[in-house]
Amino acid sequence: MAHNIDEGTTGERAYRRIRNDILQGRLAPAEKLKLERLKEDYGVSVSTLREVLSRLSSEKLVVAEGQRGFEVAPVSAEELKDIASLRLLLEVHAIAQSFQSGDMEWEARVVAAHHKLAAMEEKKKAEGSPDIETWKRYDWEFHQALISACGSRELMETHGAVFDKYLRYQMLALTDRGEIAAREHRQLMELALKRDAAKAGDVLKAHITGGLAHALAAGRIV
Amino acid sequence: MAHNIDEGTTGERAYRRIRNDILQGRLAPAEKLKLERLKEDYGVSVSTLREVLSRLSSEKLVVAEGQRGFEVAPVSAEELKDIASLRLLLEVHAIAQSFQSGDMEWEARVVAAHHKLAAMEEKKKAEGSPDIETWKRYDWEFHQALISACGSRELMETHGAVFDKYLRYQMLALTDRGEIAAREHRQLMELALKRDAAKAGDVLKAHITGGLAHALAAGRIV
DNA sequence: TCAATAGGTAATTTCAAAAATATATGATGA
DNA sequence: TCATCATATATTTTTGAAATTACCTATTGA
Repeated sequence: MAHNIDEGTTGERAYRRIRNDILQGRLAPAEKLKLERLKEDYGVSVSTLREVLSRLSSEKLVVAEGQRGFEVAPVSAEELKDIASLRLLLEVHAIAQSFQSGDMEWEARVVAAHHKLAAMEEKKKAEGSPDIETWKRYDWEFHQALISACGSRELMETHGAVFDKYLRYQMLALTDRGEIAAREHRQLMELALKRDAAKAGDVLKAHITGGLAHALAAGRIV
Repeated sequence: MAHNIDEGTTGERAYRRIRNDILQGRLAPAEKLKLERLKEDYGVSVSTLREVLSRLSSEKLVVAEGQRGFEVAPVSAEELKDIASLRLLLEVHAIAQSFQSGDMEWEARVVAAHHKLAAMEEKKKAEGSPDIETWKRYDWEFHQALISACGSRELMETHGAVFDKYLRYQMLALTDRGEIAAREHRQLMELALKRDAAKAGDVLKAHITGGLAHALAAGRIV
């Protein structure tokens, strides 16, 4: 998910920074993106910005209307539900494929990713919330590991894009199901090793719809 | 799919033209996209081109590696299979949803879209291949109409993106299952009116895997 | 003969300013 | 007072050129 901070061209770096700022809510939904201001904030020229914003508008994280410039994509409960259900569709299917053809390397990836995630969740329970950003990354990496043997690059990339949008809502809602999510993560890992795709699908459904309900209940998303 | 030819900014027009040229194979897979040449061909400046190509690289129709410029995304039998199976997953699901909640307006859209497509297929059978581009557009519009009552904007957009990539392969393979595809289209329309999502799923599976096999058999895709 | 390197050329990337477009402000007349 | 139009300002869009980076070729030394 996160690449080295100063890897690639200036444009790529700006792309990653701005994308992250949208995902983390530092650039608020529906906020107008004035080029002059962004130029200051990110230290790049307008042409480069434009390149970055075009790319983000392809990913629907930014909307670009006519010749009225760019703004951060708005959020809505409607879209959140939509995204959650699409994520569920893709991830359930990918898990089934993955459980079928996963080898030992895959099992190792799943166990490793879960280990990191579980450690983070444990730490969070103890000390409060240390580093939301890396915690969310571990969450991403765990779910990615689960489906990493599905055998379809297209499926994984599409899932990744949807997951990121889902993550944005989670960050905006500032919601956290703590131990419940942690238990579900453990269940998913165990079911992966048992290759029980059907049960894993059920758990994932609960995981996602639970997270969705929790985010909606927080009331920060209209 | 196709918007008015001179709608929007210069950049948007160039975007549509280049995108179309990739989808139609006029810009060949893995072809290097030299900015100087494109500048001539499309009559826009390098910065504008760069904006367009960035956007297309988000859609994976163009690849942009490091500071070595852009090239048209390559094709492979592997990716084609991948795309076909993702399209099937999304479209079967969307059809089920759509059949469940489609109203009379939806039925009318389906019938209308099928009418245009069938007329084109009839004409093609009679006169050879008149206008591949509009024929493919009618195909797109028909499948889009079928799922247009699925209730999920995300699902429709994702499906649209995948469908376009699938279409690119069809154009490259120059394959045509003619009457078989036409019969399947008719069946899909009839099953839509009968709200028989299960059978429609089967027909769609045959439709897509048949098209896939036909394209691969043409041997133009390595 | 081969590898390594230096120099030159071609391409990409980035920038800052000009052109085009939209938004805000104020004046005029009903 | 209100709507309409003209002017001015702000913002976006597009351009062309400077800075950077990659690529090719030839020369040197082993």
